[in-house]
Amino acid sequence: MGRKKNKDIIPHEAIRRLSLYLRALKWLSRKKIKVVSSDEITKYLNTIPAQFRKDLSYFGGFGKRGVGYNVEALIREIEKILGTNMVWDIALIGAGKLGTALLGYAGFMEFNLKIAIAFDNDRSKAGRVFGNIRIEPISRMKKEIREKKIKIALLTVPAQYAQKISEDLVQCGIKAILNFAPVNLHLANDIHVAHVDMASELGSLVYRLKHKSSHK
Amino acid sequence: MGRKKNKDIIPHEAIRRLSLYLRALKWLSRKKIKVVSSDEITKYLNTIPAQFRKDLSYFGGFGKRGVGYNVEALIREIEKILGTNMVWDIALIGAGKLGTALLGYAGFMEFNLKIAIAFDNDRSKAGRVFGNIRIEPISRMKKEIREKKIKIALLTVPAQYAQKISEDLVQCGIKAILNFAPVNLHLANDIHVAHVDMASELGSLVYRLKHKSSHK
DNA sequence: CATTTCTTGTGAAAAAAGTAACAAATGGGC
DNA sequence: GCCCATTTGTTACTTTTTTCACAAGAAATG
Repeated sequence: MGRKKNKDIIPHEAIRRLSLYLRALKWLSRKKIKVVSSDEITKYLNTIPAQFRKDLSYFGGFGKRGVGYNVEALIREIEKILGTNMVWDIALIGAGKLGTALLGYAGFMEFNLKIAIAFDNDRSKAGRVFGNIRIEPISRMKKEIREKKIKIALLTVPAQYAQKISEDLVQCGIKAILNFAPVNLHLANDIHVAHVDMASELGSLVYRLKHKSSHK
Repeated sequence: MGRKKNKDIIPHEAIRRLSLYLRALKWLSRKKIKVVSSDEITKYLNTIPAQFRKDLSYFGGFGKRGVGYNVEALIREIEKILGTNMVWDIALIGAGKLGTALLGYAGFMEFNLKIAIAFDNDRSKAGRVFGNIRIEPISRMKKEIREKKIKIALLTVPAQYAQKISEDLVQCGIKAILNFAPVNLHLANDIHVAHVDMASELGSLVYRLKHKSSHK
């Protein structure tokens, strides 16, 4: 049952890679491939076989020596580890350009995440529907998130509102935030925050470009 | 003059943090703050003073002991290091929901990046204008990127086309790609690729949420 | 059923990154 | 001009993460 060796602590990056492994496995599954070796699967990933095996070994031994990994079984194991073996409702706050783009993004489904509700500050947006989701006025945010017991939020509001709104979110029970605003959020440290920051990602690309070094 | 100690190699993450430092410095600048210490600035960042100083020290000594860092001067230094002290034209490939959202995103400007041209496969989209950028048919992509000597591309096409199109991009001179498609690109290793992957970021958030550990 | 060929899981080694600690500057007050 | 409070830049140390290397398990072959 997702037994992990608790003598070792699990590298943060290993968890992130688990998501990538899951995606690759699902792709193999769609191609009707039943069994895959660490050598084979890492051809489609940006890593090496030893790392794939090591990452999995933090959670248990899922492969068979001399054979490889059963694709379907490993999908189920990783989903169990990540917690994506059940549907998680998520809330989207801020239905601007990026927010509405995310409302139509199918990629969340891949991890069993479903945008269940969306809010925007601009009352004129309230009532409009994007990809089956109706935008609600932000005044109802606290009430609805609490009622629906939503734990995860996508934050796509302008930078200047991000801190305040994230505090409101925490108040009504949100425990994890994927922050798209270009500011660092200061929240209690039992609140999990991940940051998607395109511009700064580009910043480091420009650096590497200018300095002509290999990216590998 | 951007003097770096070449005995030490520069941690990849240090470069990414440089972008974050730059953003914080610009914010201080707008607030008319002239000088800032590593202690003060890291209050707005997700890091500690020692790391801020260490990261900068890879590139030179920009502060003054007993005083701190001159905000304007440090902005210029970091821009020079990153290469964002000049405007870079970038191309956007794929004007779907996410692509068009990015066309209207102001955050690129912050790093002197300007979407100069956009392409889409769907001919019916060609000619439409989003945020001053006209969508061109993808048939003209190679020619125009070559002519305009663009080196950086945002790739927002569906996963199944990403590899093929990225190869085309490399052919016409693109050297750096910010990939939003949920696949790993296999390209010559003098091509710099960064990956923005919201769904997998959420995957690791769900894990952390389920396992209740602190995110710090 | 012994042998050969694979391929995993893992402990140990290596590399990389982050943190701490402190000597060396700096400026202000007196 | 000397002392004191600051704050940097850097070296040394610690922790984390990655990579290597190989023993052990599994199937296939004759």
